[in-house]
Amino acid sequence: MSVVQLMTDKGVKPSALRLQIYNYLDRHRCHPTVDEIYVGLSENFPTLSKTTVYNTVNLLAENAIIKAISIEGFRTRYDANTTFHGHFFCKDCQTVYDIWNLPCPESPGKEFEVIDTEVFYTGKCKNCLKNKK
Amino acid sequence: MSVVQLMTDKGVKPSALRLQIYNYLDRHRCHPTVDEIYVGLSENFPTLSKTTVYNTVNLLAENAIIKAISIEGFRTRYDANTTFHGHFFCKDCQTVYDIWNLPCPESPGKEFEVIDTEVFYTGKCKNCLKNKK
DNA sequence: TAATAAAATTGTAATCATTACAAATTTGAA
DNA sequence: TTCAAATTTGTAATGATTACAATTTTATTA
Repeated sequence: MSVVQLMTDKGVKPSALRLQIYNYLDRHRCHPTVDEIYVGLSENFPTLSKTTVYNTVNLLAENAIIKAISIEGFRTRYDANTTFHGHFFCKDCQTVYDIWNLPCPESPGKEFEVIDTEVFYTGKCKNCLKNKK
Repeated sequence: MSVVQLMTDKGVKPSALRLQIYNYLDRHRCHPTVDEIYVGLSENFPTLSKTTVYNTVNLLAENAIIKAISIEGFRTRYDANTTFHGHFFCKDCQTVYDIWNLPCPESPGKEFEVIDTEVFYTGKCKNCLKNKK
């Protein structure tokens, strides 16, 4: 399904700017921060405001069009891929890796209505372990 | 093993204040924030500084004596229970529930050296769903 | 098409968790 | 006791995020 259709179904008007921000995330699967989105799009959209980026990613995340990833604690990253997968955060290079082929954790029980499930790993990636030797 | 022993083994000197902060977390299993720890202990320790609470929880978390839980994104909560378990965050009442009897997710693969694994659920708890009707 | 209302975007100022850093205090060894 | 190292503290700075009001754009109606 197209993003335009997806947004329309959720009652989110697919404005040019919203599509630009979504497409940025779709093209950059490295889980960009708000600042990275802002800097990346500012080249072509000089009038872009960082507040708009915040507004937009919040709106898209609330409507499950993108996913917010708060694996770092102090800032939020965003992911256009909403299919379940885990994330690994390397403490050295700050990279967030996708972890695929991971079964989604079982339900926490009928006491809870789950909106989102996340599996986060933190540690060190092979590259950083190698470079330290 | 006692906390004193645990700290000593990790090279963290078990000062009175550090034990107080650890014990606060041990007595309050609701995943307190730095501010909650600070306010809770200030009654008995008027000279306590919030910076010390930050320093201490960082030190204890780095040494795996406690666990940092950044399920909310904008602030960190702390947990004296380091045995693996999941967490559920209710968007309405802001409560963080422990989810037990959950198998620890499998390893992300040999490309990664894992220091910590977390399973986070967000959604709404039964209480909040009931109250809204 | 012009007028108008609603929605989207923007910029600035405020908020709040956290850290930086230097001063003060406490602890431990000689 | 004396001195050095570690701990604790207070204040100021940082940085992500939000509040909010103003501006611009879009859609609707006359």
